[in-house]
Amino acid sequence: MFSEDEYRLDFFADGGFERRKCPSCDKFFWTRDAARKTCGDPPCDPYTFIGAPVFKREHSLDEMREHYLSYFEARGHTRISRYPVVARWRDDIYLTIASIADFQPFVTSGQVPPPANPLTISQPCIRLDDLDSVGRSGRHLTTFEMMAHHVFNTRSREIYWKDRTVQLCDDLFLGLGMDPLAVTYKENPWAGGGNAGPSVECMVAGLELATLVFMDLKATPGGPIQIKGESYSKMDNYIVDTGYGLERFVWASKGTPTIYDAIFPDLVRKVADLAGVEHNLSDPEYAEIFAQNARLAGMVDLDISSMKEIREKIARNIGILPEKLERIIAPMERVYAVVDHTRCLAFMLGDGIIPSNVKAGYLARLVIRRTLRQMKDLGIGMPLSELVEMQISRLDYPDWQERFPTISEILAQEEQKYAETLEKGRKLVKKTAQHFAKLGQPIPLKEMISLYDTHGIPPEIARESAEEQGATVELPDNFYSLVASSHLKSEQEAVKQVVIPGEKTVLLFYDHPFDQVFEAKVQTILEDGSIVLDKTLLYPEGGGQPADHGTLEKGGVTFQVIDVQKVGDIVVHILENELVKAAGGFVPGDRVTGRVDMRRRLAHARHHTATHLVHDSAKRVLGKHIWQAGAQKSEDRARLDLSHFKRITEQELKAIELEANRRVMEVIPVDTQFLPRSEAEKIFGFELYQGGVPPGNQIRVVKVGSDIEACAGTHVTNTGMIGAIKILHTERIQDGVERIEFAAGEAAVRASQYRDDLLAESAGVLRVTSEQLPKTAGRFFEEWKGQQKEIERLKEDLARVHLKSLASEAKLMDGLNVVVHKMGSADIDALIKAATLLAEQDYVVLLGSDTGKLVAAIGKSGLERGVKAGDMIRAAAKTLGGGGGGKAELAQGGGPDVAKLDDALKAGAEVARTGA
RNA sequence: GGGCUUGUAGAUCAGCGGUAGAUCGCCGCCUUCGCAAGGCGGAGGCCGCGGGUUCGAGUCCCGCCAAGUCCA
Repeated sequence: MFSEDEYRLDFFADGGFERRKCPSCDKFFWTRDAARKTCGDPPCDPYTFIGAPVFKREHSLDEMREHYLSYFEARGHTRISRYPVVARWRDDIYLTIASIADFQPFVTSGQVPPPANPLTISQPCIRLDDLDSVGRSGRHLTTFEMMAHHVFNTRSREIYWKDRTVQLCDDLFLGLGMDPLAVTYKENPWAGGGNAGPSVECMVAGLELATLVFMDLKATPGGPIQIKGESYSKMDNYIVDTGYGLERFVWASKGTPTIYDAIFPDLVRKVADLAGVEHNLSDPEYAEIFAQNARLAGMVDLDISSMKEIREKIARNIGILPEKLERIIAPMERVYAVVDHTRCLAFMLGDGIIPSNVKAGYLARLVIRRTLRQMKDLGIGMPLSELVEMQISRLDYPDWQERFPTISEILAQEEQKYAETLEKGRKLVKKTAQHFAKLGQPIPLKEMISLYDTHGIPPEIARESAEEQGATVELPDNFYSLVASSHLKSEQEAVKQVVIPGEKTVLLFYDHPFDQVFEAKVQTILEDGSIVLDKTLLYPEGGGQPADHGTLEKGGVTFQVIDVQKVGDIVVHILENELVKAAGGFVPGDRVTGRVDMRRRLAHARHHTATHLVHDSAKRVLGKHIWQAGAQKSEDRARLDLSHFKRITEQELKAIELEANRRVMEVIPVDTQFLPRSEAEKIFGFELYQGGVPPGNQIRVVKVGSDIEACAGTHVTNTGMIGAIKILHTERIQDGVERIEFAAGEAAVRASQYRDDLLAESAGVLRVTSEQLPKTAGRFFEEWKGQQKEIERLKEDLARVHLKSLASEAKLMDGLNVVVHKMGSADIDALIKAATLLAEQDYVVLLGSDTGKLVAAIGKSGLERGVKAGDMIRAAAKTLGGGGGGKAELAQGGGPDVAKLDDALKAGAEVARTGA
């Protein structure tokens, strides 16, 4: 908790504010209104702006955003453009959930200077936490723009802090025409994303319009300050992190019943028309229903059970039956949800998310399927892509228009996939339902969870088709949380932060990529014998490129370097341990001569540059939606994972290979330079960050032709040095992610040679040339299949031929015709066929072969007498030291002890006699 | 990254240690002036791939490949 002092601002004192404690929630707040008792936040205060806008005039989204940004620009802030909604620069979140997320972790930690300071931005954000409430509450959105002004202060340079922040916010409010008495600032400690600090929530007319966070703490295990169960300590830098809800501003300026009617009335109207839903807000009774709904829903957190109560309460207030209310409001809730979700999809797909079964792509698919379900419920038959296109066309992002054909294809494919999943689901549900209907039981919850969890069938749909089959369903309200709890949650292991003290290691390999030998001084020797030098030519593992190998030499003794790692700014050389001990080790200050294994280095460099070329070629061939999703190099091959929404075809793969090799043949120079991060981002955009976002304020930009990436790896100096690129293999590692494996340089030649060997060897086996191999292999396979069938037929014929002579050998035992015979080297199929034929003619049969196989079959009379084939086989097979079994009429078995075949048959026959 | 599920005839699936099946579709014959329907017969299977266990594996175990799905 933060002390009162944190909030005692001069601005409040000078502005005539008083600090009060809300009797309802016990929180402190600041107000100019002497009569005010409560804090202004629901549920302590209700919405009062609906039907009574608190701004002097209405604003659209674009107007409001522009007003905000230019307001802060006029007050010394630099306007910066938005970041993508896919948080590619973060590994802890998939989606951009707040404006400050743009600057985490490196700007907020102080490692990287901000792009401007102070700055203002309107950042589109996506939050799916309250997906269920979207449409219902009147206020929840999956996508919103967080307008913000941010300041990054350091102990040596403070731009502004709490007073000016609140002042700017208050002036903005009053400038928009708000009643000073209606504005309250509620104290509220804030924590999230590893940071924390005091904050004030800015409430007007029951609506939280902004939150002003004064972030000056970072999560520190064992730190002195406790907030919400976590320990924190003070940061050297302190940050003004504000968030103003653009959509809420627009809502408050219009006072419409729902936020959706305020921010995209045109699309709400359009979708309502498509669904045939009457939506007439100029009808006061109708408008009041939605207003009431929003007011009451604003007071509570929504879940399924409280939703029902809210409905009843609203119905009572308005004086209509709950059923009528439901009928009016339910379709509109879906309309609102569809409009919201399609905007969310426009942002997700526009910013390049490919739907998938994992990661951010899964979130996109989740929204797509939800939207499709809502559309179906509304009876909208139009393709989803058309609705998304409407959203895209009203947003001012020209590159999205350009990308729309791809987006449209992705959506069409998703729509089809979902239809297939549901169709499969329907069949499965039908089967399950029939099974339980027959048992006279309801379908158990476990089944319903499995249907959803394993097969993606939503319980509502499952219930519908189950009931058609006459089965009842066990379906509790908290179904989804039960699903969630059925997944064991593994605790994330805290990554141990190793810190090695000392000076930053000078990296020689960037300036001297082809130097092989270097002189250096030993700085530190670590516990495990690893060495830190003042400078090094050896590349430490990073960016999917493995470490260099090489040697360190001291006083005529050579040590192998088997690994090189980077810890912070320090490079650690890991040596072969025993040698170091034997030689007496190193001491700080030792002069050493280092050598790089250039063969390995060059192989890595070729694969690394080749990776950039393959990536670039894939983009040309497949489209602009291609992003790198991972990469790994080695000496003899490299792999590159790319986001793509369908399988790469053979032709596409060949085109990519050819394109990449053309760049090789063009002998393009590889241009590398260090640039300030902000400048690089400004020039090249976020496409720089294909392999993740490097820390530091200087980033290394590697340019190979049209491919430009932030990359710390070692490269060849021109593409010609790669020699050749041979694509080896593609694999779909996830839905929406294709892996391309390839070899470069010598490795490419060796890979081709290996393939030639395979081909030559295969052709050699069939005694044909490689050219004839496919045809001949095909012919051989077809012939083999034909022969298999012929063999089957011959075995049957043979069995029939044997039939007569076997039958003639039958001995009458207790009134049963018993045949016991050794069949030479016949296989088990032949034995079975012969035995079956004899059994059909009412014999008791036991056949054996040289290979130790046994078959018994029993005819009608034998069965009637209770003779069991399985028993006979078990006795006989035991003698052979094996086992066997089967049904009463037919059984087979065998054993390794083939010499005892006669005894075995005798033992089997004995069972027939005694069993009879 | 983790969990769960599925790969069997052209299609949809059953079989879950003991001779690979059903339905639809396909081909032929019967019936008909012709068609549909019906009857009879037939073709069509590396049971995803590779190992292992076993006398015996579509079935059990391990790995790989392909696909689906839920979660972070």
